[in-house]
Amino acid sequence: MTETADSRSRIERYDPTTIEPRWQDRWSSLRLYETDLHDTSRPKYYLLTMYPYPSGDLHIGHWYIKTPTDALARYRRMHGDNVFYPIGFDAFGLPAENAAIKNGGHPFTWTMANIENMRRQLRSMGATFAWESEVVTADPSYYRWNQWMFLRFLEQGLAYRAKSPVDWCPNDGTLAREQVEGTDRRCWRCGALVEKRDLDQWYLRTTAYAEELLDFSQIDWPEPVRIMQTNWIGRSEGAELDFTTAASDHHPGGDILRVFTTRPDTLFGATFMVLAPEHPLVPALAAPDRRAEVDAYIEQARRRTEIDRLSTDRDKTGVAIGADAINPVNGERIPIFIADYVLSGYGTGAIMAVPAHDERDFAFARAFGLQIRRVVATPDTTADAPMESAYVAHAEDERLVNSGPFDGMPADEGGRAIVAKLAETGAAEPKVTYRLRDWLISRQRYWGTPIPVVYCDTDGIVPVRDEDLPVRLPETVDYKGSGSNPLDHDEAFLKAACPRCGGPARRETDTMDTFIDSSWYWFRYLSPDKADGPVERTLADSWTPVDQYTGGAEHAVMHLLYSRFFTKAMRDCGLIGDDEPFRRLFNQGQILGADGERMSKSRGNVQDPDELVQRYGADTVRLFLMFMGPWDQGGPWSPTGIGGVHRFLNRVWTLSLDPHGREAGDPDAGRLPDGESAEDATKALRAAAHRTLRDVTDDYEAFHFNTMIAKLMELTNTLFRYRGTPVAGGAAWSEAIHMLLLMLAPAAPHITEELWSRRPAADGWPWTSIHAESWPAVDEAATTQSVREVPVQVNGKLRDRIEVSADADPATVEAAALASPKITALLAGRTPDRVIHAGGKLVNIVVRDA
RNA sequence: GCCGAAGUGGCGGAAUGGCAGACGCGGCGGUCUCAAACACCGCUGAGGGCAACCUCGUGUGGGUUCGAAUCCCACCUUCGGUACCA
Repeated sequence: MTETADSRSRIERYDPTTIEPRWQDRWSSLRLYETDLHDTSRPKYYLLTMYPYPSGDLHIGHWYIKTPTDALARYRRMHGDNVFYPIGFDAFGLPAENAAIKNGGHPFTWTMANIENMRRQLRSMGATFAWESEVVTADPSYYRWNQWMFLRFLEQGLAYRAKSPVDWCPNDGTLAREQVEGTDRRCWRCGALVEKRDLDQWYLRTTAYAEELLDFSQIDWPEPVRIMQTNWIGRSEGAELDFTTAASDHHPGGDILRVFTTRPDTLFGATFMVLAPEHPLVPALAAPDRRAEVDAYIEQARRRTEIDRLSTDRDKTGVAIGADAINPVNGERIPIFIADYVLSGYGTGAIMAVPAHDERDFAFARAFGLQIRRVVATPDTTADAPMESAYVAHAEDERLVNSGPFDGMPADEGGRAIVAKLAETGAAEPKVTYRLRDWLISRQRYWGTPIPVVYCDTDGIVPVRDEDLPVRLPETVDYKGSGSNPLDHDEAFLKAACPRCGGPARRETDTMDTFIDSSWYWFRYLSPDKADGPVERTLADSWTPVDQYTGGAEHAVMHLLYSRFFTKAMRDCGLIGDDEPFRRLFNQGQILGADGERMSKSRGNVQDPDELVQRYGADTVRLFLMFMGPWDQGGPWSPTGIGGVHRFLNRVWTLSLDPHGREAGDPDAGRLPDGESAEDATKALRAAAHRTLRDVTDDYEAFHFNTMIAKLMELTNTLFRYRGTPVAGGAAWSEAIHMLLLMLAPAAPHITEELWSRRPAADGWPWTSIHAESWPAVDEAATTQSVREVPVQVNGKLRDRIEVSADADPATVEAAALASPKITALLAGRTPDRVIHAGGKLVNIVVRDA
């Protein structure tokens, strides 16, 4: 037998299927990852990953989300932090009900089976979750506190009841947006035409915090998320102005019509008024001969989605209602329209239309042949110049025109003057409005937290007493084959005694939006079993805000804004002291199916992680998911390339266990590269290891896991060049291998633990887990080099590279660059006009064209 | 529609004002082997040239700069959100 064949058979094969379960058991029996929340000797680090929804579509996407976060938890522990890394399940929601309606059974059964499967998978990943802190939101011990906090919000005036329209199917009741299909808006289940129905529903007063929610000064969040939330809240400064209705044959007039405008300076340009079709004054104002057309338009508008209504692409529609309004500033009579581009929920549900200075009003005026009157002009336009489009820009030198006594004023000043003038008679006031709406939390569904109030004939709406919480969901559910709320016909649930008078009362059957559950769950992780309140205040004070939150960008606005709102509302109820929930946020991307669509069973594009784990082991799958690309990017799933990552782990295995083996196919095996001395080689090994450590540390901190792994691969390639040479197995070699294992440990915890445990006994150390080791320190001296290469450009094009000593000053570098034969030839005797030294990294020689 | 993001070799991607294509996949060539697989070593953006080397090249069109994948303007395409999916 040859030596190479011998060396190959000398070590055992890397077999993740035996290594991984063994270490998972060992870690769990050592209770390595339970967090002592009362330990204050180390800095705390609360690491939170968005808890999963236990859908039936278990797929690789769940691993993609959790794996890097687990690596981060391990990385922080190696820095000495007391890491709290909990997990739970967002267990209420629509898919469980859909499954129950379709297949029979109870949403609880379906959900719990999915949770059990998910727990198993998350364990097989080798993730270090603090399982004893687990929270399942569908458990009465959790949702009880949703109810309790709802009652506190009610006391604080933060919860209230109001009417609002829902999409309604006659067979299936209320529908979610994605349950309404097609442009003719039909029910996804039964195909019936969807109508709007006004229901009394519960709201939380998010708008009370609009101003505070615009302040991001206490948190370090990605800019796109801050921008999206800011735009979502949509603060506008302007004024409310009172128009009045004009007398006409069918109407005495004199009603106040309040509008909101951001441009009071353009009031003289208001040539018509537009009300939302839902505006309460419309029925009274509509002229008898217009009534049929108005009613038809209202009906049509109610069937449109908001996205559709706000589309600026669509041709403007509307109807004149046959009544006029009086402009408060000049007494002018202008016609009133209804149009669906005005929404009842924003501002006052009525606008003054100024076609000359608003694009939507301009389009509407064009479509209906209405007057367009310029009231703002720049020096190069005249007051009467015809307009081809609305003028909305703001210029320094613009002045009001056609505006009576306000002519000639700068627009801003004129606007303030107009508001001040009207304010004298109470017809105007400066006003800030927000696009943000209060949070509608009522859901006409079974599988959610019951809203804890009852309706009593004598006492009206009465909150359930704290001591009667939780209001439990009934254990049996009868969907009667439809999507309508089963609680509505569950007599045992409905029947209640009024907490105030003891008389007969009917229970509220609406349940809460599941976003309530996810708006405070990280507080509950700290004391999941606490029976006398939602949050253990002392633990919350020491552990929250969360240090790092990770989750998908699809939650950039709603979940994250609701969580910020809830934190502030809980603070104002005296439950906690935080102003913000999450100090740092990272949005990872989303793994799609190979077809580029979201993974789901129904699309048949689901990649099951179990298959991959069986074939390659969890470490390979973890590493591959981190190596695929930047974590904030995501993209379509493709297993192409997973073999390369597996090969990398095999190479780490070989290097660790068999440093003296030689590469069978390498003609240079066993020889130092390029006639390097042993001393050179030692230096090169140390330089490679410590530079890698410096870069890898930066990459972990910045969540650049793909390049982190690439750098570990490079180090592995370097080490392979020295395998079998005289330096292999020496001190520098061993140091490099130790560093490689430590750097890789957070990402590939099993193989590194195994190799760590097999270090030669000569090291003389008792076994300790690699995951309890400290992160290594960079030896700066080892990373320095004596020469550096400087690229030389001529007019920005790379023409040569020169080698200079590492400490060469710019003058020396420049002289060397100009002395290079290639450069001299290119310059052909011309003198450089400029020579640019880019921070010592590069030299650019600029010569004018000959 | 509106708000946010992305677009680079055959593929995933690296480089965020300074050497385009790190690292990996795939492909090609080689070594090892009785052979295959595995493993290992090397080459691999396009075009031209015997070669040294030259030209082109980061969605499209313009601009700023000594220098642009990177910054600015306009557009195209794809993805996320759009308030009852979570």
